[in-house]
Amino acid sequence: MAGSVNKVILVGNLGADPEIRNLPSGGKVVNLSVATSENWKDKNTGERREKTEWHRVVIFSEGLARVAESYLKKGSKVYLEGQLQTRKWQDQSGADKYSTEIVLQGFNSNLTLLDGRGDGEGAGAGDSGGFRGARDNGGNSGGGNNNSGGGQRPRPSAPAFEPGGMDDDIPF
Amino acid sequence: MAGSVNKVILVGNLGADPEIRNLPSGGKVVNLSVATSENWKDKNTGERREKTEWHRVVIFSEGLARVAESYLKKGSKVYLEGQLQTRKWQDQSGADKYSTEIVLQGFNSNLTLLDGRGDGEGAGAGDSGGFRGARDNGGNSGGGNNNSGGGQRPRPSAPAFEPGGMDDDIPF
Amino acid sequence: MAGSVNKVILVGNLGADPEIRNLPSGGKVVNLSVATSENWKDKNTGERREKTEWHRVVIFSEGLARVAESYLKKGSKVYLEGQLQTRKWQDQSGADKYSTEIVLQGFNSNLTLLDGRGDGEGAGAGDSGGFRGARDNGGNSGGGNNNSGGGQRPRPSAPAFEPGGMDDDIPF
Amino acid sequence: MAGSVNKVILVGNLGADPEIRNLPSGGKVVNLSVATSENWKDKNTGERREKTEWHRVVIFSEGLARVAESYLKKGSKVYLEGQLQTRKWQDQSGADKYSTEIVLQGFNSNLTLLDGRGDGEGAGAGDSGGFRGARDNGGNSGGGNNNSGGGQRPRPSAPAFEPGGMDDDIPF
DNA sequence: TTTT
DNA sequence: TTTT
Repeated sequence: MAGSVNKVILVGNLGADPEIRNLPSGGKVVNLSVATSENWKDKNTGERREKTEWHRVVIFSEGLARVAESYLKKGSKVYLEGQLQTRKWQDQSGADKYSTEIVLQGFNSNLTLLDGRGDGEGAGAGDSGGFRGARDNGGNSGGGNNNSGGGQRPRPSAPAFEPGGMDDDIPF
Repeated sequence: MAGSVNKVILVGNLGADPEIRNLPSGGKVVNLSVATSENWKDKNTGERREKTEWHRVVIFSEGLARVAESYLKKGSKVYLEGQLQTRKWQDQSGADKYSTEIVLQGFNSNLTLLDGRGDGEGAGAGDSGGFRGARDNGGNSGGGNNNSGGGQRPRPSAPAFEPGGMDDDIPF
Repeated sequence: MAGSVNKVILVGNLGADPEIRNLPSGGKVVNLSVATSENWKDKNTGERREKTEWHRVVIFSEGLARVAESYLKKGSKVYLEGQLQTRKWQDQSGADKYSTEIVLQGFNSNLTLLDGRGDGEGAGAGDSGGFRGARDNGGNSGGGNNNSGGGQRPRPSAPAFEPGGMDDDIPF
Repeated sequence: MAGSVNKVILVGNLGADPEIRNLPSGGKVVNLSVATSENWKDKNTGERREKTEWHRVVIFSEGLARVAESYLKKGSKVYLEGQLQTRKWQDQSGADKYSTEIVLQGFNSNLTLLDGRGDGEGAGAGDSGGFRGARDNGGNSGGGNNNSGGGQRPRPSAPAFEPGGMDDDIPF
């Protein structure tokens, strides 16, 4: 289709440490559970209410995955940009399940830590020392080995994301 | 939580006419099915590939619901802003299901037709005459009486900025 | 024009305390100076470089102006959404000048404090107690009486979605 | 600074054909003039009003520049994402001038044509045949020759953008 | 002028 | 199910 846009922007906090999975291919996928909440005062009762929304975030971008692994932890506040993607899978009983995730992959993905500093002064020895935001440069940032020639934008063969890392018949 | 943001921005096409549901309360809820797609050339095979993502959009805002009902139809291209929300429900067998939707409701929601012209075909005569984008004003658009003086949007003295370089038959 | 969008999203720090101007009309306008910066390593020299961009933000929305006045100060980190606007003015010599600003006014504006907590230090006693983000409701937030029934934001039956995986002492 | 975001999202129409400038370095820079407009009904007078805002867009990204050159023309409707940047320059009299532009360069830039089709059925013979959106992959998309080793993110030495292409003491 |  |  000529001209479509699929963009999610979140500012929220991690509900847990990042989950890192190493792929057979050598790659790395990071899952985040991010909470956003809203506060409002009920117009009728006058009481203050809060509603929290949990978002499952999947980082395929190597560069951003490394950043997440190195600098994010439970409670971290992040700004992120990704795309909505709904994935179909089967639970143990073979029933179809759908899970909607925010995918950080390729262009127009972004992940920025909004907390203090990465993980403190001495963190991140070496060159990339100190996290100060990161952007994907096409799935291959960082000198990583993407093997097999690329497939720069969408992932070549939609690597399966096996649910089960959290309760297994909850969408994430 | 102090400071969170939950925003989705889509530009896509409706896969079907809007579904309108009238609530017992007299309100109205509109559901849209919006497609976004990506095209890329496989780096390995060189073949062109396309992937379409379908998004379920739910409009609670009265003003935007009316706009959707009046101006959108199967095939329409729209720009929209809303929030991600995952809803839990039970299927006939009582099994828990989760559904993630893009909710247009209250502040920071937006719905803009990108197709031809909204005011075409005689629609929307009179006051709201001609759809040219719509924004929610807090769940109260439509019947609400906000009448309290003051041009609402642009600031009173909003100085025109006219570079003058533009020919006058530009279609906007 | 049918269908246009003009949106700026910034996450940055205030370079100075907010400047408040009281209008003859009784209204209030707040100006912010917001810095965003980028860091990168020069590919040629290998040295680390930084570039800071300063943004002039003008808040016409009453509700957001009050928030800015109450909770923001030099150094505060904010998330904000507004619109680009270029204003023409004359300097003392009568020469034309143009100034581009990010205007927070009316719909689709947002201002959220990303620092510590808004409600700290005793600020914001009473009803609006505790800043936890704010959105414009159409130029009428604050003094307006919108009282017409209905919890405004989340839909009535907004089902809680609690994956349960989260420890309960998470700071959000 | 840890964690800042500088993002502009526009949907608007080109007021003129793209201006292409070839740089001594062999690169290419494209300038767009994009109009966004708002319509509203004055709360006091009841009359319908419209305000158009003109945006100067500068495309440094090679890939997006090529796209703009090939598919955009006066009247085209586009979706674009870029960054705000204010540039200082001197007019003929040596007076300081400032110009704020939306820069498409490097990561997190996007340019998507929302009009019908690229430039018609048979356009764009060969591989990239038919414009269907484009994203920057870091300043070097397209196999272009960026010479001199790169400088991937911000431009190494802020290539001067000589005003004058339009009236010369208007900021764009 | 901020922030790291 | 859209669109190109």
